[in-house]
Amino acid sequence: MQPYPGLMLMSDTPSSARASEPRRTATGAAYSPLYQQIKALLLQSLDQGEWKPGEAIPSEVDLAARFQVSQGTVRKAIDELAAENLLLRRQGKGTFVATHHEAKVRFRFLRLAPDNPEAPVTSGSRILDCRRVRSPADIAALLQLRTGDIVVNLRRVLSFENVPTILDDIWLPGTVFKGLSASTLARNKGPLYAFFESEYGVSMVRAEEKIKAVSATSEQAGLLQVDVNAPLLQVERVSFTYGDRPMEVRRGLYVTDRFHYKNSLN
Amino acid sequence: MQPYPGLMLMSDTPSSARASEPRRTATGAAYSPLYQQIKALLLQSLDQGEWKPGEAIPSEVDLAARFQVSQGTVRKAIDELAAENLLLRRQGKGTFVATHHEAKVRFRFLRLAPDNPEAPVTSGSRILDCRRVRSPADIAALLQLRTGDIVVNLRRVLSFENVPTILDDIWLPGTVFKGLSASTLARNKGPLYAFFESEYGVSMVRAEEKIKAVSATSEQAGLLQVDVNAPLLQVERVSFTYGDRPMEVRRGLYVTDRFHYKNSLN
DNA sequence: TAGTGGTCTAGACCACGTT
DNA sequence: ACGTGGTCTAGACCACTAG
Repeated sequence: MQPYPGLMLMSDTPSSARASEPRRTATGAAYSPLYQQIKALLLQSLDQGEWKPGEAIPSEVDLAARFQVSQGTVRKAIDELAAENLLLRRQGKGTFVATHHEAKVRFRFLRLAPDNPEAPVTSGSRILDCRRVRSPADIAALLQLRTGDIVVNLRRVLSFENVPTILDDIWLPGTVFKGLSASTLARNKGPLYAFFESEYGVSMVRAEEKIKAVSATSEQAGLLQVDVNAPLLQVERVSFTYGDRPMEVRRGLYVTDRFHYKNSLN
Repeated sequence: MQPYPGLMLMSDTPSSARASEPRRTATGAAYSPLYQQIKALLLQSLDQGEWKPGEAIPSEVDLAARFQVSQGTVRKAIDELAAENLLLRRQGKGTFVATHHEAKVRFRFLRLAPDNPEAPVTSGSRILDCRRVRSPADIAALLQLRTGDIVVNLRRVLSFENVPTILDDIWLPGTVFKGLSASTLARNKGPLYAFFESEYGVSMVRAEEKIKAVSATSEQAGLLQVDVNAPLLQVERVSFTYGDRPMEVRRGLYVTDRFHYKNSLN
């Protein structure tokens, strides 16, 4: 059996190689360890939808055979992807593509937690509007689009225990989220990211947030049922799919009266 | 050479073992994989100060010989400690105990970043007061002390570019931080956690934060030079040393006018 | 040149889940 | 009984750092 095309080992240094022309790996990157090359190939398969969220990927021995490397090398590649929460290992069952369709993963990206954790939290979403508009400059920059490109702007209020708590202003690239409208959203029950996964094949994999304290404007105060100038947590999030491609900008205003934003440092 | 006392392998199941009496490992925990047992032993050595912050720990082969396991098993234990930022690997040099004495680690626990990152940030600390007092109930609970136990209460203002930006209210267990006073603190230049490391042998290893938006009281407004009722980010942090022992409670109020709290989700 | 961590392999066996 | 991921070992070799 011939080796997997493009893979190369550190020790594979053909005598014809010149230092001025660094070798390239299967995915076009400059040299990296074999397990990193395997990781990049797995990432590519995930991005291309070869294995869909919730599905199992091939077993380690199968992948080792496919890439013509040892099981330990595949294992190390999968280990890293599992550490980044792109894959989920389950002993005895297999390795699965991470998905937002799971109660336990519901709060993977929502870091707001009740101050008194014993209360069972019921939640609801109310769509304020959903329009296709030309992108303002700041949003375009964050989504790596051009100013004026079509984006979907979605606004909603999330309530916990029937108390309005989060006011979201969401921006999505219009070319990716084609049919998205208030009516399609109305049919959705679960988390928005799960909806994006099944309806548009977009998997949110990582996000970065910038947090400030602000005062509620009168419009915001009305929607969140708080006093004008009440302190609110402003959370600006950029979410990324595979390959660090930005796919969502979200500006959230959180009422932190009975909730707090939870974070771990290490 | 005899095996390291207390270590046991999954396969070491003496025929006399009864299911009702689970075996114990070297550190007293119930059964766990060998590399986890090694990790616990390394943690114990770190906690006891066998290797101090900034120092190198023994090489992998030395540790493998010491514990009578393969290098790969030691490696996996060290890998986890490095992933948790307790150890730092440097190829060709060795593995080092993490320390807060380093410019690059200065912002490991401070997640406040300037909105315009190009500006070089100068910082300064002003101690408001440092007193030994009896612990209020909430602080005692977080520090796992009894209400009324002696704690050190330290208040300070941090400025960036000479603009007051953070008002900190810090609580420390009095039995650990014995000589701490405003005068000893005055001699300290660098980060507080580096000071705690060298002066009291306390290494902060992990922290949890709860964040809310609040309105400035008149006292807070005066100290931070903002308007009364200005929105502030309230950050309540509990920091832990080795073994998840809480060693500090810190209530910070951040002015997020030109700064933001930065976070990554994955 | 010697010592350190980093990569890669091959094989044995264990724990878990399903059939 | 079988297939999955998880642990553990032993050995070879590479890359980096230092004397």
